[in-house]
Amino acid sequence: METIDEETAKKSLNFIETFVEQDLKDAKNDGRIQTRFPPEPNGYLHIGHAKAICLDFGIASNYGGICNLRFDDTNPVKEDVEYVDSIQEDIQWLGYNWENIYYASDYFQQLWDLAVELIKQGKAYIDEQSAEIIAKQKGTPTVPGTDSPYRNRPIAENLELFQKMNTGEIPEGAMVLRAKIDMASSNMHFRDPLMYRVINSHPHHRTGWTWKAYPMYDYAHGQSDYFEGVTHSLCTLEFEVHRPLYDWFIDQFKNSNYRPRQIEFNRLNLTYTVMSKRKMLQLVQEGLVSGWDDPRMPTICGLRRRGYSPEAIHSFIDKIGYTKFEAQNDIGLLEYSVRESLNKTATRVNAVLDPVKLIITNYPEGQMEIMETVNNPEDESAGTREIAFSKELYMERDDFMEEAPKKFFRMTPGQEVRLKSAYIVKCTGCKKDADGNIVEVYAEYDSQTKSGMPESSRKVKGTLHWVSAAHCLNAEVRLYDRLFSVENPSADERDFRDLLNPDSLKVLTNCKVEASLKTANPLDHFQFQRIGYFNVDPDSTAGKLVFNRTVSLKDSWAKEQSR
RNA sequence: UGUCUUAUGGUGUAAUGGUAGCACUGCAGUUUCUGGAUCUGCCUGUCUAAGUUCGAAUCUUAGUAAGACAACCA
Repeated sequence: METIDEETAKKSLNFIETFVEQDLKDAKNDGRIQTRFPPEPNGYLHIGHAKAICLDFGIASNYGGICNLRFDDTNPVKEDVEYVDSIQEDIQWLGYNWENIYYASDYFQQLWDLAVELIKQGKAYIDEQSAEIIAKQKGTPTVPGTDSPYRNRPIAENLELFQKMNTGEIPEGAMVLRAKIDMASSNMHFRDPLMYRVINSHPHHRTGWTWKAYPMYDYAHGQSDYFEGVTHSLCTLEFEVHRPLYDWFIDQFKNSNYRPRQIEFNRLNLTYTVMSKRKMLQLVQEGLVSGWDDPRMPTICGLRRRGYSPEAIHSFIDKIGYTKFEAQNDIGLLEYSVRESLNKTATRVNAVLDPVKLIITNYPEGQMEIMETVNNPEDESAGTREIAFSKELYMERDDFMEEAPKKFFRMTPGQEVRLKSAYIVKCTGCKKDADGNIVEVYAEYDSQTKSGMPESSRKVKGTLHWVSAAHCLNAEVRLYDRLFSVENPSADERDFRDLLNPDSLKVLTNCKVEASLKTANPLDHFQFQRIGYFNVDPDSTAGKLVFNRTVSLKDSWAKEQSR
């Protein structure tokens, strides 16, 4: 019986792992496994990249291979060192270590030499038509293209012009190098794809002004894989139609049995957010969010600042899997993953977000008691700590109702509730100001019901969190919600900026938190009991505590109420 | 009137010709000094049609639907 369970519990492979195991079985590439994560340093990494990172690094480590980080930095117009640094930080935060760091720009000379070789073989030519003309000549997916008049330029002339493309003599846009393949191919990428273009308006962030002719993706990417010895080149579905060209370039230059294999998987789409770099950049530049690390952003740095743990992200990625089906993943699953992760690790603390005074009328004036409370009921090793109790407390405004429905298990006149880790108290009334707002709630405590005493085991429906007014700290708490108000902003025909959720950020400035949080450090995780998971924002200072809500606790009372 | 790819509960994902399973969501209950967590149960699915086969989610064909491809981006 047990052995059957073990057999069935054996994790099923995704289609990529199946390919890899088959390649291993076939002894391809001498049984070597090598992957790479190839970001372009033109933006910050987001949760979609995390999916690719987990696959690239995961496959390598699961099959005894290596994974390199390679920056695909072939377009100096868009790229910057700022991004190179953040990308490395984010990958490491996710818990991965690359074998080597490479840059496509390190291969510029090799790529150049191979391109010259291709020209010499008569398989590439310099076209000096405009981008518009070239595009027009490509035809459409259903109409074949027509040959460029420069297609049969003599080899010597091609070589000479190619040199000039790189010296600065040729203005930007005036000439390109194209592979000579098939202008009538049903695959648009075979209609004499561009291999090189001139960029002399921007210096490259690593090579400066050395190069004026830069290789294009289809040529540079595959060859970079080949130079490095990549065996499995994993990328997203939109590169599927590029694969024949990837293979074509490899075939032109390979000189052994080794060859890299491109495999495409589905990219991550999350509900209620956008994943496009362009749109995220727009949100940042137009000030619609506070930056790339705004806690509402799906960037890795945004999630980190929001309070997500790397473990939560891994567990989410594990749950959604890798397939060829273009899926819409429910952001609720990401939220579930972070709750699952933080539930095991976050210290429970008391924090009152919307405070109202609670006076224990029969408690001695000026007395203070130290209560012991557990740090994490899910983890005994987390230990206990002390919290102060006194006559004047703060409680959550929502936890009091003067006239309550039957199922309201909280503070209402005549009803007993437990103050977590302290006493059972009975509500006796409240005080209101001239406008009818409740300013104080009154209750009497039962001195025999202190936590741990026999009487404290009395059945009481509700347990409330609280802080002692004289001993608590003030804090700012930022409540975040989904960035967009529609499930799939990308599919909406309205401008995505009009779909932003106006309530995605609520700042509370009058919150009361227990004194133990005085020593909390930026990014520390906590559970504010009965409310949610929170972490310390980097904006937090010794004089002003700032917390971010990572995710709320599941709230079955709120659900009950909304019926 | 192209080429390529995809289609399994509300969502995501297994089953690799042999009992359609798991997770999330939802619902009901248990339990609890967090209306959290835990634990239990329930609901809901193979795009359509034909074929091959003892047997099809799986193979074949046709249809339907969705996506990718016509950047001097990656």
